[in-house]
Amino acid sequence: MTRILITSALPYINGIKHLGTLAGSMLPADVFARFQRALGRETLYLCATDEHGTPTELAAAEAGLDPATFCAQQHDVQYDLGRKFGLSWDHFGRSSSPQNHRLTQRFARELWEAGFIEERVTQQVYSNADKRFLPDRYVIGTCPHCGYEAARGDQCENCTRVLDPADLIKPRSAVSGSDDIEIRPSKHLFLRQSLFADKLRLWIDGKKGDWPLLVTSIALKWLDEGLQDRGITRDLEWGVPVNAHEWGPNPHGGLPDIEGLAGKVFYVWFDAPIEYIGATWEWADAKAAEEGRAPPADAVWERWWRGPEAADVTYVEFMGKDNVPFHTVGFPCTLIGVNEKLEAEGGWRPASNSPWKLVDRLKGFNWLDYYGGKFSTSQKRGVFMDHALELLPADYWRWWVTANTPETSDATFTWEQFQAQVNADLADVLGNFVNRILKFTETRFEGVVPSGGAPGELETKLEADVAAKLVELTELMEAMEFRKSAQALRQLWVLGNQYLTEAAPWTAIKTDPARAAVAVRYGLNLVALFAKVSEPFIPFSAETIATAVGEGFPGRWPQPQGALSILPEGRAVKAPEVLFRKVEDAQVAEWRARFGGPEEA
RNA sequence: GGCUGGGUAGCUCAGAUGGUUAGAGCGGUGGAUUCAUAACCCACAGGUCGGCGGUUCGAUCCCGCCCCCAGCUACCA
Repeated sequence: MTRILITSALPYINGIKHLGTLAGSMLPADVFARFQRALGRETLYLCATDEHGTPTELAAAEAGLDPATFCAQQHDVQYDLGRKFGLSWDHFGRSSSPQNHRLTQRFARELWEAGFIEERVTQQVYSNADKRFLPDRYVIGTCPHCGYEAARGDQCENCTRVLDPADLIKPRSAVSGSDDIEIRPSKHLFLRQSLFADKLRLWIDGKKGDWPLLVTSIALKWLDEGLQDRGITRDLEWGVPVNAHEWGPNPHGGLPDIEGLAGKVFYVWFDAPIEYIGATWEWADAKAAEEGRAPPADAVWERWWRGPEAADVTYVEFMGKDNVPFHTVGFPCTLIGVNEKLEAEGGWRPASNSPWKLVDRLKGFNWLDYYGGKFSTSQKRGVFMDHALELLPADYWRWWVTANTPETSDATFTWEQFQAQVNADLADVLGNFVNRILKFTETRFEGVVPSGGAPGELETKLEADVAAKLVELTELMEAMEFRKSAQALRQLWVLGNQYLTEAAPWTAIKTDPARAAVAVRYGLNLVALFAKVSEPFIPFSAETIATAVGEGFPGRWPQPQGALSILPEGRAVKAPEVLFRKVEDAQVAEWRARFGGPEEA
């Protein structure tokens, strides 16, 4: 039996996410997870908050909180919103969890002892006023090339040139504005990614045609430009502490500079991907705690991650394009390095010394824009998860975002498109279909699935059409083609309306009640089918629809054969309240004014 | 600047490993229908496939140059 491990890129802890974050990782991952579960496959869908880094410390300070308290609060907010959007995480962890601390420190030690980490002294900008080291982009000053006065230390936004903080004229802190800054030497650890360039290229080349072009192109771009070693530590307070005192000698007999590394933490992009594994450990611990058991043995969660137990696991990652380098280069280097260390110690020994699994299928997405521009927290442009749910139920958003997933290029959200599409697809096509057939059943067939009559040509054609579309939809879902899957699902819904129009039970009932009974029975079975196949996309509505025809929820993904022989004759059914109320013009006008429309030229 | 992705109908997007009429949804127009949320169903109209040049019997697709949008460029995450 195939097991499916799914992770979506970890949302950063700092602030409530917008629709683009949903579109670019969390929602497609959820749609896929729900689909896999419906197929009956053992599925583990994990996510977590990504909590470390400079922006967290600054946001916490601004909120007047210490980072730990700030992150705990924000994690709960994000968890709550995710659940309200129907995200069916098996666990929503935290990169700051004790489990992730242990894993991150363990991996770092193994990489050091294998010789894959080395120490370097780097020059860092320190702000005396802020009492902290500043990342390059948190230093601003005048661009030496174009004279722009608010150039960042990594790049000038005005002339787009790449900069070094030392290039800036009149440099100052972006945090406090203070010019009391200095450059200090600081010892840091570097992951020797360059050693793995050939292996990575071989691995990525093998994924061509399987992974999206976007993903392999970005990965190869990094390799083509020459893979550099990467700093994996930072001078910050909040993070996973560098545990150099626990490390043994590297292959050259060298021991780490414990003093020089004191007070450092790992770089957020070193520990965040490890949290995919950490979240699995958290999941196992949480499950045990829930059932009143002691924390389980490592083997319980390692079976998802380490061979040979994980040989039947297909690991699928979802992320926006900004995350791709870290998942195709950084994290794989970590795991390959650790695996090589373990191998050198005498080969894989199951459960105690076996290799960590690398991603099998990596689905990367482009951006979802807002009227062709960026969603912006500071400018209050765009739709964020909390506001979205105040306006409309989650399924409206889930449907639109999935149907417009930015797969091959950036996509754009506009209120006008959103309104047109959800009204047409959800209210007019699906909602109205469910309503019309159930209302008719109530008025003319006493609210039960009617018996009698024999299927004719129309029904034969319908069954063939539905089976073909169902096969298409299933294949598209397996292929993680979300836009096309939504299109296929919509076409399936349309088949219902087409059939009803042709079968016209409201006409047949006047002369041939048995014929009308057949049409109504098929119509009701379509409703039952729609509940099953719509569940990954619009789970809340799908449950309402399933309940209306007396079906359990969630159901199994249907087979093409017998897809319209779900309901027993004589079963009572009941039309639900209006499934999807239409979005009104007045609402669109109001929301556009509130959340921003097209930017003035 | 370099690199990566994109530029296709009024809008949002598919697609074509080079070959008769380039597709879908929305929006528009017309028709049909009255079970249903003024819904559904059918049909029609709309495209120099970013520009210029090249290769070819044939280019929207391949090659070259150029323009535009977005991203990355390793200390934002």
